[in-house]
Amino acid sequence: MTSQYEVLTNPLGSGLHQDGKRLTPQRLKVLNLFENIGAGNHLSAEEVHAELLASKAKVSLATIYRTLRLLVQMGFLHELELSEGGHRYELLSNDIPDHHHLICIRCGRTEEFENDNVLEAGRIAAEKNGFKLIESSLNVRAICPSCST
Amino acid sequence: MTSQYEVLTNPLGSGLHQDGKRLTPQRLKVLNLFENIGAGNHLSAEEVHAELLASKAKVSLATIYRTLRLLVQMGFLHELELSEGGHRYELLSNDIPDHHHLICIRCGRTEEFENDNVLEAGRIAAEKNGFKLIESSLNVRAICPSCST
DNA sequence: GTTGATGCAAAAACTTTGCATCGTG
DNA sequence: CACGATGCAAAGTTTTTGCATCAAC
Repeated sequence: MTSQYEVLTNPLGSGLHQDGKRLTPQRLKVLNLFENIGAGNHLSAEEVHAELLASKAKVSLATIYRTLRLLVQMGFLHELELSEGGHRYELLSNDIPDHHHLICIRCGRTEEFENDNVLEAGRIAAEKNGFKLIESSLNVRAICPSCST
Repeated sequence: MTSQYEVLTNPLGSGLHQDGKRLTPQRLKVLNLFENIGAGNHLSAEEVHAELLASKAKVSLATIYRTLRLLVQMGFLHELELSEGGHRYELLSNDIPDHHHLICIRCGRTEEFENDNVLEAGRIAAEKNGFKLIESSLNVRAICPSCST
């Protein structure tokens, strides 16, 4: 859709090499997993670990934690704030439009949606403050039909 | 000192009694703390515990965890997952306008802003899906001037 | 009086870290 | 061939739970 994520262009080449960071098989595997699993999927560290083991890629849990933190700080992944029990992550990429979450505060059910006005608001806020935009996401907390009885 | 009591009785009285939930001194104390500490403050469970102990209110950590979860599910508190190491909570109230965060993914610096279009987007998304809206917050991830070198 | 809530302590879940070794750049 | 990254296991945090007791309704 858009190409607003300058930071993400040429990800593996320029991104992972900044600050003397190294491109390792483990990091590639984690990133590939997120790419293959698609947008809309929210994985915990434990799940990333399980997925990699299932695909015969042996990466330690400790490395996964270290890698997830790194990828978040580099802008490749987004740490979500919608679940109970542990953090979850999702891929950010040029190919995936920014999307937003409608979250039920009772059962945790989530629906995704897109909205250009929201993205525009994020763009403006970043620009006003001299920040370089990476991504915007709106969290709408609400109560779903099944929980509102 | 009388006013703070009134503020608390109203929401808890109507909210807490649904589903046979009970209004206990412990729950009042937790909500009271959030009321007094103000809107922009983000407390962890551990900090809530410490604050209550400091004010001579003895509430166990286990109860604080149970209470925080309850208050989130009832829409009185908002659970933030932006910080490393544990969840943080902030008060939601009609007196406080929904606000949004511009967050530097490198250093964590944040700027707050408001935007009516964003709130409208949240309202529409909730309505479309049959959810009952509680609150919307936009997180804009970006890189701040000092970190973009 | 019922039944939900609390406190305590133990357990579980989640995340980080020290250190020897490995491998990218 | 230096220095960042990894794996492992141990330690550190954070959160949940079982159970007896207590108290709100």
